[in-house]
Amino acid sequence: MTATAPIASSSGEHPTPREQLRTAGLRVTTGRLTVLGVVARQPHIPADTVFRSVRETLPGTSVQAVYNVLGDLTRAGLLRRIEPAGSPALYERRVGDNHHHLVCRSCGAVEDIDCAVGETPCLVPSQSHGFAIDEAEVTFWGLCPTCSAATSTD
Amino acid sequence: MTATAPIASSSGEHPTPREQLRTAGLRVTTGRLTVLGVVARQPHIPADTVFRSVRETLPGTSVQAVYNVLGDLTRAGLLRRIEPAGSPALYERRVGDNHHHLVCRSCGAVEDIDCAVGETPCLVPSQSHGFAIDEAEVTFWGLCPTCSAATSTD
DNA sequence: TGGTTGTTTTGAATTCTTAAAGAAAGGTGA
DNA sequence: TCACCTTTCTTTAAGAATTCAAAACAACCA
Repeated sequence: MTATAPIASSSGEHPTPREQLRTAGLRVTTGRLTVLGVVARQPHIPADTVFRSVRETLPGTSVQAVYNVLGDLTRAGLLRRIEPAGSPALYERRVGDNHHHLVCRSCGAVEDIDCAVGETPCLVPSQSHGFAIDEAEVTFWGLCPTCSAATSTD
Repeated sequence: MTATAPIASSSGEHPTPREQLRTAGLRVTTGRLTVLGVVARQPHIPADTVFRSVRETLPGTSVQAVYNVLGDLTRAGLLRRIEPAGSPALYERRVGDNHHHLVCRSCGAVEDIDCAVGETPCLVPSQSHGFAIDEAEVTFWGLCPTCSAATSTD
């Protein structure tokens, strides 16, 4: 992978992907830029699908490269990884805002949900068992409109 | 597996495991009773560990039998299955009360947390995207006292 | 532009979980 | 209690998602 993408720069407001990578101390590679682009276009995407998408642009890319990149970017805080029960890990670019998710039990569709109660909802549980809590992850389960309609029409 | 455990009966209040199985329309087998016992003694236990525990009592038991039983009991509502990110599925006997979980990022320890806000907390998200929501699953992430101490002592 | 270090490829293994088919045990009615 | 039908269990396999290790390669700084 050779980094030959056009150079974009920003004046601070919205850092470009390149800048975000550099700020995170990661080298700027085409693979990483491509993965960032893919996940930006299609939120809640599994590694598998990222891999296939990346391959359209960068045919030689290996599955492991994609797993590495997703792991690196997640660790760097550029991606967020969620793992709804029964689903492979999903990645999204919306990070740092503690938003939640709504998952369809039938088709697995995922939607973002803003925090219900202010900025850090539910972060104060009734008991803490002495834990140093740093995140409250909320997953809403139900049926999406399509599956809901399909079910009630049976 | 032959069901030869002593027969216990209850007068409605707290149904015995046998009664719970029967009520669920499941046959009473030693395997199922053993699994229920194991999970009752050790909440948040993975299939793997259930298997090893069951084998101490019933040496011939197969891994798949345990997976089958765990699946059947979960489907019947006698067990609850949770899948914290990065962990294999965990099972617990505490069902039907919509309680939540506190997971240690370091060692994976899991603690139960009662609902923070009344009976069905967080069940009303800020947006529903047309979904028919039936459950709000909350997972608190942090460090358990032990791991917390180990980290700050580094 | 060279060297160093970080990334990616290559090739393979692991972990968790489900599938299928036959054997065995549970439950029911006579 | 016996025969029969059904559910459950064992055995054997397979599959998906993810990770590991080492060598080849590319990005970046001086």
